This record gives sequence, structure tokens and C-alpha cells, in this order.
Amino acid sequence: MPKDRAPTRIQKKNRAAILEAALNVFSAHGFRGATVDQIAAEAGLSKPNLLYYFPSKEAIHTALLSGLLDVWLAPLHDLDEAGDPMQEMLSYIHRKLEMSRDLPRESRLFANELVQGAPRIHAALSSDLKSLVDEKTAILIRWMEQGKIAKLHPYHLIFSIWALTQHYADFDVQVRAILADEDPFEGAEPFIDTLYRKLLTP
Amino acid sequence: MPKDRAPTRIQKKNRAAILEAALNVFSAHGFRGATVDQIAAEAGLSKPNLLYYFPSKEAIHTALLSGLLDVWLAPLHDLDEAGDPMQEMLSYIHRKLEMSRDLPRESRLFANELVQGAPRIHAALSSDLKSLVDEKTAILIRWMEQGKIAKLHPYHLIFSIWALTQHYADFDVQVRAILADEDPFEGAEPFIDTLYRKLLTP
DNA sequence: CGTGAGTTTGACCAGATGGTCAAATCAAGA
DNA sequence: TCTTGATTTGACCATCTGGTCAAACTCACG
Repeated sequence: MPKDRAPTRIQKKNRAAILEAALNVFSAHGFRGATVDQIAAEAGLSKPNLLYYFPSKEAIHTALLSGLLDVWLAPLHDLDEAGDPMQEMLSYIHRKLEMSRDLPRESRLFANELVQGAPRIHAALSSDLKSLVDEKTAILIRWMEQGKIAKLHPYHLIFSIWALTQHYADFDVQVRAILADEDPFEGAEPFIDTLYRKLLTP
Repeated sequence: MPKDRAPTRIQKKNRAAILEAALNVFSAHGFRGATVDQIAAEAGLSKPNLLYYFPSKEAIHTALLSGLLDVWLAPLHDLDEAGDPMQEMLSYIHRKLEMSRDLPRESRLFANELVQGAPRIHAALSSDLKSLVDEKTAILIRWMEQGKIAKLHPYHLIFSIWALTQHYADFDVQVRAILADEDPFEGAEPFIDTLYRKLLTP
């Protein structure tokens, strides 16, 4: 294992390659379905070499998840009480949909983990995620009380945004099987936009 | 392997026990994460005994999926053009949400399969599912043209229903991590009901 | 109760998989 | 250039896993 001094040029490159490869493999096959050999091959390393940088398959997975959680939650984090409520909501929703389009592997990585009961990130859900959501729902509640947006159950409002946007990444195969040649996001964007304009208008 | 005459009492009992056990295990761990030993143990059989009833792990999975697809699509199948449009939609949505609550294992079984690219049911998606959806969206379009419900992209409308309802089964851990002690479905039902009343009102 | 079909199982196998290790190779600063 | 730590690898191991098989057991029915 590399010492924990400042990482060398090679360490940086290989760690990054491993995480990139792991994202491909884990998001496509889940934790159990992914093999270390596969990740190593995709990263252009031998298996023992890969295990020189990360002590175990589990460690790679953990590093990936915790590294990406911030990225994944950034749009919600940026929801700003000072902005215009409707605009803030629509832009949050828009960013989430963009992430589904541009970062489907990340979405599926989390989906795989969650659908199997989140055995490896349960802690982060009830601490980091929970407190971020609580902080932001507090804003939503104030907006609702000020009559700026419709009064709705704030948690379920958040869930609906996650469900509607991530659906396009997580269940991409199904969406494409039904839409045939149509681009999913071309129709999804105006649909979701309309939905939330109607829903949130008081 | 049992002959394909009329199934004996024992055959019926064991096949059912295996499928029930397999539903538990596959829905919780995905295809790759499930082991034949686990399914056998849960069904109260030895592994060779289990493989006497089904030729392979794959065969169990396939039998499960194809057996449950009809159950899963029944609510959409029952959408009736002769009924009141708004009521038909709301009752479809309601039944889907009930299924998320009462059949979460089934939901996760499909979610696991879909999120990994549906390697084993891709065919059924582009044939059975696609044609059912096409048939029902045709009804939606007529309702929209008659001004009975709001004009929306019919495919994305269907997707939204799937996403919103199945989210509660598939990502149950996350939902519960955030809701703490609150019952997910108690809040979900009125929220989703309100959402679609607003959305579908022309 | 006997018998043949139906059912069950212990022992076993081959391949896959996560992980280890000692030895070899490489890279950068003195 | 030389040395020392960083990097890489081939060979190897233990365990898990899907699946097989022959032998044993059980059940329904004549």
C-alpha cells in the first residue's frame, strides 16, 4: 500500500483510473456483480497492482460512494432561500434532470446500493443526507407559509423530484424500450417543468 | 427433473416455496448477489433438491420474472377508456402506490433487473410492455383531445406514475431514513393524489 | 405389502473470485 | 550513477458458488 505522504504523480493517475473504472463496473453490475478483475482490466492494471492502491473491493466501493455523495447532493445544497422560490425549485429540478442525463453511472451506482437496502451507506443516509434534507425542507416550509409556493408535504415533494429525475437514468433501458427512437430528455424536460409549475403554483 | 405430467402435491408445494424464497433473495440481493444455497435454505430444501425442481438459478429467476410481470402490469391493463378519465387515472395511480406498499419485493425484483440494464427481460420490455403502454397511451391521447384531461406527453406521464409510486418500494431505505418514524405511505398517498389532480386537470 | 415412480441427499467437481506475497522492475533525488 | 522507496507482477491460495451424480429414501397405488 502506498504510504500516506503527498501522493505521487503515478498514485494520482492510478487512483483516478481505478475509481473511473470502478464507477463503470459497479454502476453496471452492482457491488456483488462487479469483479476486481473487471475493474482492474478496465483501469489498465493488473489485479495485484490495483490492490496495491486500494486494500479491497469494498474499499474501492466505499471511496467511490463517499466521493460522489457530495457531487450528487450539490444541487440540493445550492437551493437558496434568498432566491425566488419558484425559480429556485425549477432550477433545482432542472439540475437534477441534467445530472440524470450527464451522470447516469453515478445515479445507477446509488440506485444499486439503495435498492439492496444500502448496506454500505446506511449511515450516510441517516446523518448527512437526513440533515441536508431537513435543512432544505425548512426553507420549503417557510416558502409555503409565505404563500410563495403551494402547501405540500415537503419530504414527499423532495422524494418526487428525486423519483422523477433519477428514473430516467436508473431505468434508462425501460424508458428507451418504450420511447423507441425519441430522446428521453427532450420530452422529459418540458413535462417535468410543466408538472412542477402546476404543482407548486399556490 | 420432475416429469411434465400433472404436478404432484409435493411438486406444487416445493415449486411455490422455491419461488417465494427466490423472490425474497433475488429482490434483496439482485441476481448476481443471490446464491442458490440461500434460496434453498430459505425454501427449506437442500441445494440439489432445489435443482431437481428448477434446472438452474437462471431458470428460477426467469420463472419468477415472467410469472410476476402480469401481476405487475395488471393495474395499467385495467385502465378503462369507458370510465371517467380523471377517476381512471387516479385509481390507476392509487393501485400502483398500493402495490409499492404491499408488494415491495416484486418492485425491487424488477428494479434490480432494470437498473442493471435488464439483461434477462429486455425482450419482454420491447414487446409486451411496449405494446401495452402504446395501447394505453392511445387512450390517454384521446382523453386529452377530448379535453377530459390536460394535454401532456403521454409516455412521460406514464413514466412519472411509475417513478413516483415505485420510488417508495425501491428506495424504501432512503425514504425511511428521512421520514424517521413517519409512515411513508400515509403522506405519499395524499401528496401523489394532489399532484395528479393538479397535473391532469385541463 | 410390494413396486416403481417420484423425491431427497451427501459427496463431489470445476471454475470464479477476493486477496496475498516475494521477487522483480522502475523512478527520482542525492 | 547509485540507492532507496515506489510500483508492478506472476504464481499462488482459500473460499465460494453453480451444478452433477449415484445412491438412498418415500410415497401412492395396484
